[in-house]
Amino acid sequence: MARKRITLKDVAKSAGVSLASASYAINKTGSLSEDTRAHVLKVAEELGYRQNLAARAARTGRTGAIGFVVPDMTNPFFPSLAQSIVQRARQNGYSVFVTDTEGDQAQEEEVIRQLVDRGVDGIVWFPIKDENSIESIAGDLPIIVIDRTVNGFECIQADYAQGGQLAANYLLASGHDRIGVIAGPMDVRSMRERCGAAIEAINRASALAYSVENAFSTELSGDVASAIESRAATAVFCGSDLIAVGVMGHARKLGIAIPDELAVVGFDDIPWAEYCTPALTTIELPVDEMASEAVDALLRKLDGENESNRRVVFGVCLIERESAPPRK
Amino acid sequence: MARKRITLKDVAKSAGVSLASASYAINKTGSLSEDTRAHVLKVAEELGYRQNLAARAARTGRTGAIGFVVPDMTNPFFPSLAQSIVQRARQNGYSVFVTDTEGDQAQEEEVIRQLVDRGVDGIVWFPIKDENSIESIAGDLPIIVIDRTVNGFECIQADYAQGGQLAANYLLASGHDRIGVIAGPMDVRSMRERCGAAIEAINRASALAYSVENAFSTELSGDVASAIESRAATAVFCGSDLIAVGVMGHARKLGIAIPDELAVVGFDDIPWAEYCTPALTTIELPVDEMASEAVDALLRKLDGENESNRRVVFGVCLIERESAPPRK
DNA sequence: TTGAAAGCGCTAACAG
DNA sequence: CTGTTAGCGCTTTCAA
Repeated sequence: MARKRITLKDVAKSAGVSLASASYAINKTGSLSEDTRAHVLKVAEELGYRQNLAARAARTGRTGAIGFVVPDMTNPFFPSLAQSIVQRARQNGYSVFVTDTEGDQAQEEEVIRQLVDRGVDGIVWFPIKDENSIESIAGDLPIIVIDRTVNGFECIQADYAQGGQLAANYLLASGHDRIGVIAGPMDVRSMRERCGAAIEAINRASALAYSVENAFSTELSGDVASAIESRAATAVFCGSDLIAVGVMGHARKLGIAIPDELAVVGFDDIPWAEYCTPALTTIELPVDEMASEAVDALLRKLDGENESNRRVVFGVCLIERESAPPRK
Repeated sequence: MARKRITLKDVAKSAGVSLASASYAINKTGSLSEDTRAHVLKVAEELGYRQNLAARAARTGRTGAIGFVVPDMTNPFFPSLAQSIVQRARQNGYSVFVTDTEGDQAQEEEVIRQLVDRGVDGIVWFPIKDENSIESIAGDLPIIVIDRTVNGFECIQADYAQGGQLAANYLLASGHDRIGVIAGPMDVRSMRERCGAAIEAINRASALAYSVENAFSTELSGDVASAIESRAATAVFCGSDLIAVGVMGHARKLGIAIPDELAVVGFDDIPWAEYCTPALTTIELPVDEMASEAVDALLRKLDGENESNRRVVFGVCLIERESAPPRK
């Protein structure tokens, strides 16, 4: 039957006021007598009036929508991040376009361009890399970066170095004197920070057994597999929980007992870290807070607060579980 | 510096044609000489023109955006679903508003209403329950339902009954003669189907040890915990992988060996099913295909194909892993 | 094949 | 306090 959608004009006519007054009433702008406002609101309600946000956007230049750009939704880091961002945005009347770039920088550019076309008011962005050249395509659109460090933008991060240090010191304190490090991709800064700090602490105690690199994956590279097989370490710090899971799996296959023969500490505290066997000792990031701060910072920018591009760093903490018990 | 955004008018002026011709050129509509079209396109390119989708939406009534509504993003089922939907939509020039309703039907209504206000062209919806009363608020907006069964809408589902049956028969064939069922919330139809089919098959062999219910969670209710402690079954079928993970954890705590003393089969094949210890034998759903079909069906509706509201059911299969090996 | 012009539904000066 | 009116940037008749 496609009952034609009620427009503001219908409301105005039906309420016997001008279009402007109707608009004022709906938006609580302008100055209107309480009576008129109430009356218009009542009529609107009765008619089942709903704003046409697209039309408003055309007029005001603001869509009330923001974009959220991530490299990969199946990254277990993502869902809680997305949830917090979407909720926080909604509380403030914003809707969120979520996009996945499949870890491809070309797609990333394309996606951001599309978001710009769509007229989003701003973007929360989890970039693939720290190096980027999107200032050009984003123009002066407010953008907040999460996790990575991109020049020229406000960056919301966790204290990765602190995390690496925490993990290393914990292992050291547990009596380990041959500790390996299995990093994630070292071309991302947050990974360099977490592993750099860990390695430094371990070196200071001259307990570094080896240091190898792996993708953000449970799939292990040959290097990493050999390192584990070498049994050169009694404990490893992994740059991400995904890697830690892969390591535990491989160790089991080799008959290396965790944590007795090999203690494992991860990074991120992804949701299933606690359901691994043994449950994964890891570094927890305050994901919710980071997400909320990202949205808040973005909204502040939208409101014209011209604060300089800060770098906000959240503290992290170590969650003790079974894969690396406190005392060896 | 806020370089003012280039409008179509700018392009038209700069190209020395009318606004209409510029529009025709950009949209490949109307009839325009190849020369003119090419020229306009070139000028647009040079000027860095980008369409203002919001303005176009105001005029055409179509925003090129769709909504994706889910009860809970942290449901491990979600990310791959979302990924496929977002990608598929993007391939077709659509952007996706993703929203989480926190498992609350009031919020669900609210969210859909908001999406309608935003003028989305359609919605892909993973409802909280099968019973709903949103026809009223959605009007005649095209909506495709995923997983649940809501009257009046096209529903994309997996063959849950087949899955339950597959699991039960597998366990039976493996020689189990006391099989328990730990269902998820039975007020959702897809759960009734999977567990109903399983129970029926098990009963046919008169091997049902018990049948209890749990939330969609790794957290186990008292009932369920007791059932496991009773050791009345040598195998269980769980209505969801999340529950299966909880069961395996609890069994371990009780010193019940999996799979030797208790074989476990889950449902959904969530990403970490294969990283559990032991790796979880489970029923796999073709999530990507379901997502793609949902988007395709939605786009078809947008293009006015008035096919009746079908119920599309995808086949499922059993993935053999370690928690329930083939031979007992 | 092209251009002039009328809006989409809404907001925001500006008058009264 | 309220109404008139001029657009936002774009699409789309309708004439030329």
